[in-house]
Amino acid sequence: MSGTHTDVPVLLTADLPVPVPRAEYEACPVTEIARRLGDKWTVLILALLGRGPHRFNALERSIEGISQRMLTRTLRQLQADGLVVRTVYPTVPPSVEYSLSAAGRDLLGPVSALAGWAVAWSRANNDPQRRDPATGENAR
Amino acid sequence: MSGTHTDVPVLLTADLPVPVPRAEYEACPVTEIARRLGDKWTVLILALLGRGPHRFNALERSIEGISQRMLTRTLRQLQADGLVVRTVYPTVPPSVEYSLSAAGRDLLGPVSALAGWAVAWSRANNDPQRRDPATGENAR
DNA sequence: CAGAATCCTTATCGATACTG
DNA sequence: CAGTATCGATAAGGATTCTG
Repeated sequence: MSGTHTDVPVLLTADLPVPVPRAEYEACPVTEIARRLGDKWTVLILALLGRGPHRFNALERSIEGISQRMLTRTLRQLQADGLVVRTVYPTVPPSVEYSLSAAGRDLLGPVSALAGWAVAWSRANNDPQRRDPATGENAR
Repeated sequence: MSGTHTDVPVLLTADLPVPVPRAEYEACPVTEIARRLGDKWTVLILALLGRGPHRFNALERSIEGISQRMLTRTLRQLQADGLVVRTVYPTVPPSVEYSLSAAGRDLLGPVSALAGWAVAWSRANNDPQRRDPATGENAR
């Protein structure tokens, strides 16, 4: 309804109003997706599904240490976000297949770009050659 | 020291071992950076600093509703991550300037790519035309 | 096989008060 | 001006048990 060229707040646009109103950052889709990617299992599950569809137990066996609860919750969240498709085959016993949606596949592009940056960043942070503590020194 | 072409686990590489060992996802730099970008204030602060250096109080005034505690904590985290540089000018009263490091500026690239995807995703999720509940139906 | 339900522990975040 | 310290509320994650 408002006449800007995008009605979704992204924080990175040039026309971000300052002071930044709550609505702008509380609804920021970048923060939203980062929040999901930043939880313990989402990136891993996306990576596995990126190789092809998996059944529930296949995912469970593929991830060392995940609990049923967290696998279920993460898959349900991904499904609600429209990134993963859940298909039930009414066999006995039932079999459920999870696969990436089109949006989920598209997401792997930007995530891979972020991964490139993250690997370099991780190297810089762990390279003792150029290490600068920055926060340390909190001697008590 | 180990001889693979990358010694950092990224989960998205083709040679991800299955079952995925804990070490692979617990140290995944993509999840790490997403975790930070996904907290409540980081993307917003990066966006503001992307426009130029800011002093502490300037940031506080620019963000409606942030507490001193969270502003301090978020800046300290960014500094520890090497994304933000903190410069103290020993005037009276003291003045402290925050700005993006080279790594911080580089990060804005991949984040903008993710933002492009996120805006489209957000539209799809809120478009009533193609809305599919997916999780709803939890009637009690 | 693919989960749902329950309980518990641990982070994250916010409000408030105080300080070199 | 630019923080620190303390407290309480809420959310995320894990272990365990049970089921159509």
